[in-house]
Amino acid sequence: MTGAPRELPHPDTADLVLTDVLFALSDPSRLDLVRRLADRPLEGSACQPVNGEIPKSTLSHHLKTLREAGVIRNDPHGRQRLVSLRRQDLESRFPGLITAVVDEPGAAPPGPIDL
Amino acid sequence: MTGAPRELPHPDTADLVLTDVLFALSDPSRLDLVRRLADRPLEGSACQPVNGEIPKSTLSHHLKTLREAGVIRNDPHGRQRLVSLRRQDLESRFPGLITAVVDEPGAAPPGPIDL
DNA sequence: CCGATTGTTCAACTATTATCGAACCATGAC
DNA sequence: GTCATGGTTCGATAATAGTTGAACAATCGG
Repeated sequence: MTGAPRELPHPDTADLVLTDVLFALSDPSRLDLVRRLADRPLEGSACQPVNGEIPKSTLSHHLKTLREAGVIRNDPHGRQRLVSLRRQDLESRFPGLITAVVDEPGAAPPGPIDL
Repeated sequence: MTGAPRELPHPDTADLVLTDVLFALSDPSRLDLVRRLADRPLEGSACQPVNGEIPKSTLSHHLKTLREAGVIRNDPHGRQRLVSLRRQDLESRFPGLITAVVDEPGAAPPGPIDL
């Protein structure tokens, strides 16, 4: 009775709360993931931090935090899940915010770049 | 031996960390204060939430969180302190961010407006 | 100098978050 | 159907943050 509902709930764009969005983005690993999602959606397994695996329950928790804040979508995709940034929704609700956060000048590039 | 140093430390603009800034802004009462600071600096006593007083130690704690993240300055000003938004510094380090946060469309106006 | 005012810091407590193993479940492949 | 894969949820524990009273400091007015 604990299984995963196929479709997870996502808040409507109009209901997004700025402080919740800011909080979700205020964690370094979550922010890094959001930046990796800026270009393209990722399959769930690709959401792992670039260096070193973390337990899947921990990853799932971070995805939940981002999803419930309305930052990302998490949709069924075959056997996996497709995680995507709700960029349009965020832009319409909080103009300029997500761009400012994702395009921070001087930020280390997200993803496998770090060597 | 626990007294307040006259000048409190403020991080350099170059050292500001985005996740720390986002976290500092992710609290509703802190965000409200930041919005009230958007126009003009406030004396410390004017930083009280508009409805209902909070203990001074609690207020001081929130100011510390904002100050250490680099969101505000807190400078001696006679017997009081002058609290101001580091808007220029934030704008140069994270272009567009502080404007997006402070000018959120549809946000309730900050300050004593709520009746 | 003395008192009132404003405000920081400390310490203790509470509450919220993060982390992670274990249990469970849906899907796709066979 | 059965198995392997990918992923959510639960429950417990650890870590971090918020709240507050009390102690202490610096300033200004008399």
